[in-house]
Amino acid sequence: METPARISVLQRVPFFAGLDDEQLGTVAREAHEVPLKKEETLFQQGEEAIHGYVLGWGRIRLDQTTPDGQNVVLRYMGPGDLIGTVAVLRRVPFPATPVALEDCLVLSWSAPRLADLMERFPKIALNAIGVIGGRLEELQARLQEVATQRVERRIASTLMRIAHQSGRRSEGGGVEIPFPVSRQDLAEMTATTLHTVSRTLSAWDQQGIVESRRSSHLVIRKPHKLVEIAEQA
Amino acid sequence: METPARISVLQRVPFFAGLDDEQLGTVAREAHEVPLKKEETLFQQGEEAIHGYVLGWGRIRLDQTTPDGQNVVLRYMGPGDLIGTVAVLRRVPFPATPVALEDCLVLSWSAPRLADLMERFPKIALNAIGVIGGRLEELQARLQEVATQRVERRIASTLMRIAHQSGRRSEGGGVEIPFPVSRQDLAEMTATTLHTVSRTLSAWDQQGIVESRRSSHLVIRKPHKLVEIAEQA
DNA sequence: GGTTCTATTTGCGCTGCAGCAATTGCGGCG
DNA sequence: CGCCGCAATTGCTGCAGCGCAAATAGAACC
Repeated sequence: METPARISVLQRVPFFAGLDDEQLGTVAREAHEVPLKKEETLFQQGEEAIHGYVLGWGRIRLDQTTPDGQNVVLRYMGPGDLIGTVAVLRRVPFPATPVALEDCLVLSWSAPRLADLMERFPKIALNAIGVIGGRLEELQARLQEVATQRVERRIASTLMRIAHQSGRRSEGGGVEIPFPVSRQDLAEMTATTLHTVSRTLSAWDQQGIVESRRSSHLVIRKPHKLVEIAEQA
Repeated sequence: METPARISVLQRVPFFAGLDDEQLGTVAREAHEVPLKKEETLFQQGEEAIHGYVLGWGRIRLDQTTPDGQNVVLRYMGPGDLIGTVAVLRRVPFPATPVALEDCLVLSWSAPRLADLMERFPKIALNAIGVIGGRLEELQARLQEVATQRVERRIASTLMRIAHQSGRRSEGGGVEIPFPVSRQDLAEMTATTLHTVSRTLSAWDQQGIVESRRSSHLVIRKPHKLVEIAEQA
């Protein structure tokens, strides 16, 4: 990827917001490109954080695994998202593993370069606070959800959140989720089992709220109904 | 509180780490003091974030309340902790309510002053990333716990965490928790009910693992046993 | 010292949801 | 075109832990 192309990617990265094109050029020239094929991991949870990354294209799922092998999906990430940067800046091992859901292109900077960039462009540090703070709030909300709401409600909330982030209007007033989400994925996002997710979606399918018959793309047919479920006490 | 006293407080605040005493003096002189009595709140969840705070003395619990009135304890905070600062920097409403567990002294800075300080001392922004990043990791760990472990294990983990943060060795090889923790508090920390917490602690009390007879201070008599429970699959 | 108030304990019944297992349907591949 | 593999579905069973409610014990207050 040429520098101008990189710049146009970086322009959309909140982490680099407020830098002019010349400054972005500096940032871009110091980056390395890391191509990532579907299913591949960018790094492994527990590894030393030597590089910080920004997702250029593609979609990545961030997994955290327990010592006994259980998995929790921390978040989904799209173009412009930071990956592993917090660990680099805090000098701690990566706390999770990013898995490519489709072919991706990632930009990387070494820890010292990142530190250097932040020193030269203090705006970056402020942006970082914003980005990390946003994730903190998101996690607080999720913790609250898992702690206080029952499964059906959590699944509804999660679907609406995904739809909001990446949904596309489909014909007939519905919202379509443009990438495959397995029952297992939903289970790991909502802290339940794939069985319960399956049962819940089946029920909704029969009520015409969603369309989710066996691994076709998920379509939300009656968003208002889902919102209702997500908000009921 | 005189400036020198404030400085000695600020020296122990990670947010201001790496500043020399002269710089800390600048920071200290721009602060306001906010005394806080037991049970009082520093601000309310949802309010506009006009000031950022640092806890000087005392102990504070950070609560998040759902629209329907349920409560989740996000964290306990002690001297040197940041309160509400993330919200100020992100220009969003406070996402939670800090409640004083005992009489506290809090230092405050207005949003513009805070921004100004961060500009003059870029180290502060870097420190902020570290602090916020730490909380992010902590929350990720808790989410994982709630999502994958059963109640008994979560209570054990939580007790060990509290003991680690603020426990004191008591005579007889036990660890004592020096401030009162109600069953309700533990329930809100572990995402369960006070009933289940009570039952669990009773059982442990009978096995001699902890000492928790009706609201005397909590003493952990056999920490190794608790660790065992916290780690068993 | 007695009374009230609140936190805690504990019994009991119920249920949401996990766990298991068998079946089914879809997509891919030879 | 038919076979294979994997995700999803679904019935059944069991139980962890929630909710309700009554009893009890400290603490606080007069």
